[in-house]
Amino acid sequence: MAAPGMAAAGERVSESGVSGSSASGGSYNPPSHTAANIISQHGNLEAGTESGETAKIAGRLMLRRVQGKVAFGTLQDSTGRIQVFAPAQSTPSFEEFCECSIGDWLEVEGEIMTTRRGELSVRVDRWQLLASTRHPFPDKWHGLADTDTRYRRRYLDLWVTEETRATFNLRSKLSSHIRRWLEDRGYQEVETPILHAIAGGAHAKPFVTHHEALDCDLYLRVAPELYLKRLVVGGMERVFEMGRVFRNEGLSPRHNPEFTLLELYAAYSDYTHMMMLSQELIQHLARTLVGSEQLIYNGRELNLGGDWCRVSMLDVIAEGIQEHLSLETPRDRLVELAQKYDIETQDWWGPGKLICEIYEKTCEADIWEPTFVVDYPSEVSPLAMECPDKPGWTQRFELIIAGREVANAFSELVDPGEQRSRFEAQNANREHGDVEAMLIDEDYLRALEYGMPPTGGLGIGIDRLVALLADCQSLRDVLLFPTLRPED
RNA sequence: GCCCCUCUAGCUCAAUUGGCAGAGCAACGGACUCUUAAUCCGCAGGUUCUGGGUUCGAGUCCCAGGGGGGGUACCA
Repeated sequence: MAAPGMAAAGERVSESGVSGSSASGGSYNPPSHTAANIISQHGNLEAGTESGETAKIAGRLMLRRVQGKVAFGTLQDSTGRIQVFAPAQSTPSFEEFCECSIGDWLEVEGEIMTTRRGELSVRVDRWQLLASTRHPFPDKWHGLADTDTRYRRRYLDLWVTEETRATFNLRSKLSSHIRRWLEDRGYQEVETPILHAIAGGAHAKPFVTHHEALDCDLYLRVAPELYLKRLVVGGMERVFEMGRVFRNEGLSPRHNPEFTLLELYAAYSDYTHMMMLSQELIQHLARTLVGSEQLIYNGRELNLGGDWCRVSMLDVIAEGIQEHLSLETPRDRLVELAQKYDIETQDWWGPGKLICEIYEKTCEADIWEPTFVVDYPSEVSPLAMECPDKPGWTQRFELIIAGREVANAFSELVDPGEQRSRFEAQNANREHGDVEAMLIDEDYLRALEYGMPPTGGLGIGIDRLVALLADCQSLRDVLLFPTLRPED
């Protein structure tokens, strides 16, 4: 039964897109059923029978088969597709119903029944055009093939590409499972500033903007790290933030200038705890969202089960290039190796930076099974605590899966004096021309001076994790609206 | 940034060696009372991404530019 004042069944919505229901003050009774509801409740209704139950459904008309005095339509909503059955005899404004375009939004109300051929359907006892499409829909069989159109008109892609819907449904569930899982373990979600006076927390070039009233430049955050750690100083023992960060760098199938980063910090913890936590979280997500810890990624088996391998960066390099390196390896030899692998070295790079570059260039992409690469040089880890027994190396790991860095974590550097000298080293790099080097953040140092307990921190690239679980090769396929050059 | 590939009707795609730009779907007109990408008949649809050039003749070859994709660099 339509709401009072609602457009009469079959009445076409006016060109402005406002339906007759506006006279009633905009009240609208939502559908009683979804396509999935009807299928799950009446999926085994025998052919040629009526259920005696009435449903109101809404969605877009995706297919249409008019056959003289009877018409069939396929209505799609967020849960799937269901046929609507319209015999001329009983369908109000039958001719107008037949004129609906593929892509039009319809509301259909009627008895749930099956056709003689056994197709579960909603009979069109009442119907209403909710919104019409003024652009023809893509080919009903081939859909959209042009990636440009798919990315630019995601509102269309979502209707015609099943995989797109599946990927973004998975992504939504992933976010919500992460939140629940962390909250169950005592982590508290927070929101920290996106506009930073000093863009810190990662080695990256920030986007710059300007605040008029304060007349100062501000930067879009490259990481929430320094604010989250201030919160640990403030007594929030377990915090996380899952939000967008911005890095002014190139686009690629594995990079987008804005991406979603989960960062979490736990007081009284260290990087070994973060290994367990990231492993358990990702395994939980795989089981819940994919149904298994054994994935197929890019046509290749990927096993996320069991305890993940831990191997030091130097051991990875030793296996990869058959040469044992250390911070004591003569600089000339490191430079020679780096150049052998087409790395453009800089004079001011120390041994730690050279070793890390060699690792990333020669080894990282070849690591397939989940692997914690541990022990990163202090030189490239200005916010991580040094290993007590290995000067020059930090208690840090990166989690590599399918050749991609999925997580980065360390035992946080909590000593303000040490942190200041690390910042100063970064500053020296900046003077050498490293525009991505971190700036000295005096307030962050002051926070550390108030005292920060031993803390473990973890960052997970959410887009990459979704790509892994959804078997997508490009980040653009897991971003609803990937960054593209503006049209025209 | 650089390198390679690509762009034809609203959508998906053809077009032989450089020789009249075509089909299916969608749209439009018609037939059809159980279809499943309905079917059948008919009709219409084009700045071949843009601008130059070579040629009797360019969708096709050449140059420049634009969009997109992939690779590479930077990075997560």
